[in-house]
Amino acid sequence: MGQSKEVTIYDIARKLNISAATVSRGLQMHPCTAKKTMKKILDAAEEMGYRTNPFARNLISRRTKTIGVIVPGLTSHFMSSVVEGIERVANKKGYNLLISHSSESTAKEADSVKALFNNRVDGLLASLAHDTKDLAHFDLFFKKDIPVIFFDRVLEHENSTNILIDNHKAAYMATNHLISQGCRRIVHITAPSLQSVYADRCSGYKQALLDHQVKFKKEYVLVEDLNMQGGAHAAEMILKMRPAPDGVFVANDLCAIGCMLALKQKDVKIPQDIAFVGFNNDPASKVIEPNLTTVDYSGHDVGETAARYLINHLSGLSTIQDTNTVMLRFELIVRESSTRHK
Amino acid sequence: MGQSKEVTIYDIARKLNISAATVSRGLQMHPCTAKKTMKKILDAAEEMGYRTNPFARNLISRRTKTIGVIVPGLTSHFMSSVVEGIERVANKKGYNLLISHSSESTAKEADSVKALFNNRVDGLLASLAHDTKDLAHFDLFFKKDIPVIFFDRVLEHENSTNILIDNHKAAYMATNHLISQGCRRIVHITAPSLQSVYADRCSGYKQALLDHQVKFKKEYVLVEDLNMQGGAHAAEMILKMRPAPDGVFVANDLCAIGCMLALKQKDVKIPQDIAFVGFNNDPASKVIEPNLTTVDYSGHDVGETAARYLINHLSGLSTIQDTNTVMLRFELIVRESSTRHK
DNA sequence: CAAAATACCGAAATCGATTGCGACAAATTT
DNA sequence: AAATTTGTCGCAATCGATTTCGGTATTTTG
Repeated sequence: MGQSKEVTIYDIARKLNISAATVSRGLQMHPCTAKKTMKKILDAAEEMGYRTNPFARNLISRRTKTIGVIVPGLTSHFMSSVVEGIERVANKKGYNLLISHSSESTAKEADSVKALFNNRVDGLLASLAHDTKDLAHFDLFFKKDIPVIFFDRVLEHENSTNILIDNHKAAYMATNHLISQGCRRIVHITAPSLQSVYADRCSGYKQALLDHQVKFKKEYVLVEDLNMQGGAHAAEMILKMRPAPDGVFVANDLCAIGCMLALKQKDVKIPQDIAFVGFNNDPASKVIEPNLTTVDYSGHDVGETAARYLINHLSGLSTIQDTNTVMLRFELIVRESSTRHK
Repeated sequence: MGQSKEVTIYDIARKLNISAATVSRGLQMHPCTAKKTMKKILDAAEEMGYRTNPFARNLISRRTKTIGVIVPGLTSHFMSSVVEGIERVANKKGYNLLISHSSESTAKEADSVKALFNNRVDGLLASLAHDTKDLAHFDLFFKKDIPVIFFDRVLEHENSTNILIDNHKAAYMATNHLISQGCRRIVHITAPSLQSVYADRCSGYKQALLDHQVKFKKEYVLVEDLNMQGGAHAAEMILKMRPAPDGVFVANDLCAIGCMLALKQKDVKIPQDIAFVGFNNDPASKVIEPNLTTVDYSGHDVGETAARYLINHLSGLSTIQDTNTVMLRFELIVRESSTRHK
């Protein structure tokens, strides 16, 4: 065989002795087509192995049925769940996905934006890199009114919808939980990031302290890379503090785990000496001993919601300006790392 | 502003009072274009915000510059690394990615194959679902000589290249290591999968036993879902065995970890009572205590290699038939879960 | 200075599908 | 039976870029 040539509507037309226009209408089941000819066309297409040429179609329709996705990375459990969710919805609705990852670099993020723009995606779903501090590189999309939806790692912008959880409230609940377990000297580990996610979590932490008359101390806020090394480094800081802290709220599970492991190495008892709460419900939070209390929210939901919003908007079912922010459900899962009372 | 219309080569031609043909040549820096006009064209394009229409181009070139990717799931650290690797290479070479995941279902896998085929990807990279036992649903691609490369979870086929590690040898080394640590009653936990990966790991395990005159016992091979629940279930089996096993080689880290946690619950000491070796070097293997000895191989390498092979072939630099199988490097990382001698 | 070679550009066909408009036939109404 | 409506279908233009073929204008050669 080899690269057998493709069957086109003209081939079908020739075989059936009708015009290509009719074949085209038949294939899309256009109402002004006789049922009999329609059947003949569909049968012939099936038999001849016809597949529509998406380029010819897109050339005319000026839509690509393609959605761009930009994530900071794929390897975290949360982000890969999000992508799975997006993919599931997009697939069902007949959209394709162009996925790229910024590796937490604003420059790469900008490159991806440009590449996706040049590929004429119908819309964009994005989660920002840590050091992204404005959305200027998305102007290409905003200027052309191509819809953009940010999820999880977002910045405010009038032309886009944000999908995330109420990070302030989640952090408030987490900190509140630590206080209820008797913690009074609570450290917060956060990212050197410009995203509101982390600012919100920090403000929730502060608010909870305030509401319970626990004094906020600047030294208790540690800025670290949110991975296991960062956690280990934070542990060194914590060990030096006098009096020793008795609780830690970390903006990310892996970092919390790194910190816990380092402290355990020094024979610090968790949760007796110091209690821990993380964020994201990474699978590893059920591996660490004691299991880590954490804020859980579903990546699948985030992805599915984002994709559904975008596609609805693309189908004209809703306008993006309608909704500026969508808050999703979350839950504090209490495990042993923070349970000091039975 | 709103949806401003797109600039085409005709617009540029009109503005410069030249023909569209010249503009086209200028934009691709075709050699038979005067340097001066070329510059004028490029400048005008830049200024007018021209972007090439990929559909018009693809319509003529009959290539999509798009690669399809099918993975069983994205949430494992290994698979998401692979995808990152693929994306990195594809991006650099100007290829787009269409990614779909089968959720370990052959039916969904077949759907994805068909969808990607209809989208006319230039080539396909795939890792198979657990229950996929033949490649009939890939015939669409084989018949049209569209290149397909399988990675990690593969089946043999004359028309495709496989990229993976020497699983037999890796398993041999892992088992061998356990034997060297004094283990003699070694359990192997594997998947209810039809992929050769698992068969190879099992055969490597058997071979190592044979070569060291350790008797193989059928009861020692446990078939489980390779996740933490599966591991916990395997632990129950292990606890019932008399005499008690003193080593476990698991075909997957998460399953190993689930098993270890369950055994620890019953006060079994690792590695003193029973030593563990896993597979894949999941991040969680450095969280579990004791840290898990495991076979490490880089997902990024697998992804980059697969993508590079495919793109080289698409660029005519090599033929896929040239190489049937590519074996990548791996390494046994020894940690505390298996160290019984100092 | 005439002849030949070279450099550069334009006209027009092509890729495959879509769609407005008009033509014609069949079915309905008067 | 004539007039009107309805249902099907074909013609041809269109989407935007590429490429072959040939024609000028320019340069090189004898």
